[in-house]
Amino acid sequence: MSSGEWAPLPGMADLFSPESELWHAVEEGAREVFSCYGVREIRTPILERTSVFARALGEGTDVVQKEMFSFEDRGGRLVSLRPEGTAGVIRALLRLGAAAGERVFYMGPMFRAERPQAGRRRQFHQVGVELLGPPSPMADAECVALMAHLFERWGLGGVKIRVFTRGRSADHPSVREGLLRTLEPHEAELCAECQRRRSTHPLRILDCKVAGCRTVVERLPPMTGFMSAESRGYLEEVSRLLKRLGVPAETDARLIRGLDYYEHTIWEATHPALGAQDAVAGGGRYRIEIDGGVVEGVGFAVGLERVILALSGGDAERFARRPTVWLVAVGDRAREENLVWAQELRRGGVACGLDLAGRSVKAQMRAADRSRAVWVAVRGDDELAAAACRLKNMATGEETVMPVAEATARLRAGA
RNA sequence: GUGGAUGUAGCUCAGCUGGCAGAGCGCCAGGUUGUGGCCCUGGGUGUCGCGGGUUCGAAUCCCGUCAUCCACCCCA
Repeated sequence: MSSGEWAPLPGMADLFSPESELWHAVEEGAREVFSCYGVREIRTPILERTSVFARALGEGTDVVQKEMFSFEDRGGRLVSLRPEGTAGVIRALLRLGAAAGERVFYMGPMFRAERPQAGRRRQFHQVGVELLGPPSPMADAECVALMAHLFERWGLGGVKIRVFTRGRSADHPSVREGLLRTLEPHEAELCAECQRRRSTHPLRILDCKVAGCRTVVERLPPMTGFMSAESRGYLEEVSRLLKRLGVPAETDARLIRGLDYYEHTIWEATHPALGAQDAVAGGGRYRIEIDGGVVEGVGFAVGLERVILALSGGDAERFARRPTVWLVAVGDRAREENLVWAQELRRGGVACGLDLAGRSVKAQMRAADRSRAVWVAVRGDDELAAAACRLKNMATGEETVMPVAEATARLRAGA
């Protein structure tokens, strides 16, 4: 039943096998890739002072204004569940005295009070990377390449990577003014939503899905025209390096990011199998000021729900861990002996299953088959008397009687 | 926050204009006195999401409510 007070809260999900195995595989794959890049794990609190996010992401952003789970804690502090990973990580690194050159990743749940939808939960999970250091096209290119490497490691094909720039911080006002100025003659052609956006988030007009707005946007001069030569050169350098690194990224002048802390390089990865929420990852270079300190770096976050959605389309079954052997007992005495044997096998690292309910041999065999165990070991009074077992290969049906000690050794050896 | 759709068995769903609550899959048992997959047989009381209303009678019609899904918005 999907309703009632025992169901999870809206936008929150219970996760169980085989999906949990798929999650584990994805997380392990990421750890493997990170270790190759010298990126170390950092774990920060899920609950932070609201000001940490407000300051880092921008007071006026939608995430801060209407999407955070915020409340007053018992000490009267205004706190929020983290809506993204960067702010808390930067806060922690600042306090730990981390310097430029620090490379970290984080993994875990994030919370946003939005209406649930395909690929969007209220509790969702991200794995993200932060590479600290001052603006550097090489660092940015390495970071995008690292993200691309992750998709490769996960076997997620068809990812489209788009790169652009917000320009250095000093360029932001002139970009905004330039955009509004060139937009003026086309004001009437914009949708109602974009009319409103002109005064709130003008850059978002570039990203509008309405056909009329898109044709207006296509005739607009590139935003790089309102940036300094330095900013334009930076983007060109990043694109050149990405090409050399073999990362299939295309520059897209319509690309925008929603958080205020970005400057220079920004990017996004999308996947066609995802529906309306098709961004699997997003990132960029940032400059964050908290509590008098300034942190510069480049990073990205990947939405794990979306990766898994794009990855499997329901085929999580193949990631389920299967037992190496299933112990079948004929009679109560063998059942107890099997319990003892199973403990020995498991302590030796052999994944082992058995049925303790005292069901028929046939039922036990069916359970073994369903578990997709590679081997089945059958023991009854005859085998117990001889300290033996019948080891059966479930794929071939071949069955051999052998001493228990030998079976144990063979199972531990992995065959 | 806005809009659209949907809630019936463990799962996927059928149930036409109100008249005994169903199918497939799964699961359990047997056919095989100690052996899985294929086949055959048997096994179904499920708050028809919840609460009201209309009616002789409601899974079906009406109202409310909760939940889920999808889209907008925003973002991963």
